[in-house]
Amino acid sequence: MVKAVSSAAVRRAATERPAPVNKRSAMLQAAAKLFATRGYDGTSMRDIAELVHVQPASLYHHFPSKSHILVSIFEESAIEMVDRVEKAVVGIEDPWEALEVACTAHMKALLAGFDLIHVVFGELPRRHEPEVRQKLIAERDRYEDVFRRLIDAVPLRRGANRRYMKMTLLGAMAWSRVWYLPEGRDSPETLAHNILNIVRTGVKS
Amino acid sequence: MVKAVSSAAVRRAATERPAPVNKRSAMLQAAAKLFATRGYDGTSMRDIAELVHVQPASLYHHFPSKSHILVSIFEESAIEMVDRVEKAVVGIEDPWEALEVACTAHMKALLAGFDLIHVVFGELPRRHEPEVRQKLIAERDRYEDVFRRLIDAVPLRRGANRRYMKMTLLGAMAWSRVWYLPEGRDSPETLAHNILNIVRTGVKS
DNA sequence: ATAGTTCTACCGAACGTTCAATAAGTTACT
DNA sequence: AGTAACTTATTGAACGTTCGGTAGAACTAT
Repeated sequence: MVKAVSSAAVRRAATERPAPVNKRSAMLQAAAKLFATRGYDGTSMRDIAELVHVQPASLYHHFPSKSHILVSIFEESAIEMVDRVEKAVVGIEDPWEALEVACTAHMKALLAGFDLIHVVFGELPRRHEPEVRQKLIAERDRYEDVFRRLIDAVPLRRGANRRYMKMTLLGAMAWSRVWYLPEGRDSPETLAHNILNIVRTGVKS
Repeated sequence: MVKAVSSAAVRRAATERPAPVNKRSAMLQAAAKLFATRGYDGTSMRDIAELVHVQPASLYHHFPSKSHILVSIFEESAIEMVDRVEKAVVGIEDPWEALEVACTAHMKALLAGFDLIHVVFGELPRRHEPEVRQKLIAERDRYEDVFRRLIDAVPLRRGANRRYMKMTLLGAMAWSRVWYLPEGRDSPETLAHNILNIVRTGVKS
């Protein structure tokens, strides 16, 4: 890859900013932003190209098709989020505290403008062709597994169903993106804390 | 197509089922089914027309545009669901029991093939034009209000936040449609009962 | 006859995608 | 070091298809 006195390296050093060697990631970023707000079907290749200041045909040099862009977003998103959550919980022993930290990381990513993750929770894999669907589900599962492990580590009282708890917790968090208002009073942290608290201790008098 | 001595009337009497005097509702039903599975943008007017065995142009006699079909689905769906839930809770005094009955009615409608409701929880109003968006949100709010009233009637322990509880409960139920498998072991009733139970009493040891 | 519906036929625009051409950088050979 | 060969990134123009929507003729029932 890197070669000696390549003029690319010189320019890179000179201009400070690493220069977009990877236009691919810029394309992914733009696509994610559009998919997140207008949906997959509501976004055209021309829309994406325009946002990256590139001709539509250029997208096909980096991705074989539109659906491959979506799959790539899912892949990168899963990797990134698993990384975030796992970094956040490292060194925490108390399983409830670890779970809360993970939930906070999740909510921050979901509500504070991380477009890639937004796509993962906005697109229904059901709607895509089997081959694509399979990949989308696989990536989302990989992400969910992180939470599954954390939830498995938490002590429940007798009779409590761990599976339903997982569904309730992840569902409540995922759905928050539907009604969340960025300018509202709730921070992602507050939301994570309160949702988890309800699942943990209930609300009954 | 149909000829002679009103063979339509004959067929209507013979087939037991009242026959679609209102093709409008058949169109709404078909549109809902398609919107629910392929999304609004993923469904064409031609798709809808084909499912009703009608030419695409005929749709425009009953609806002025595609988006009006979506809005109509939201309207009818809200009316229908508010009706279902309110009928289900009538006569029940215990507020927790009333809430559970409402949740069950909700889950049944959401998971057991009531297409109209599926659309309401599948479409993000965000993605539509302001005028449409406003109507969609209004209808969903009308639906949520039923639950808000039921939740307001329930006694909480000191310090519990009613607002977060509502978000958690409705979110967990709404998200269930993402992972629900009709052929799985969970009935909508079981799901409703367990989710509500977690919110009510928590899971902590 | 008239009013209510559904039909055939078509429109301009936008869709995902393809393709030959080009410019610029990298490697290989002398 | 100089040049030819190859690779990579991007372009503009166009492909066939499908989109939401329209105009007006034709059918149905009173």
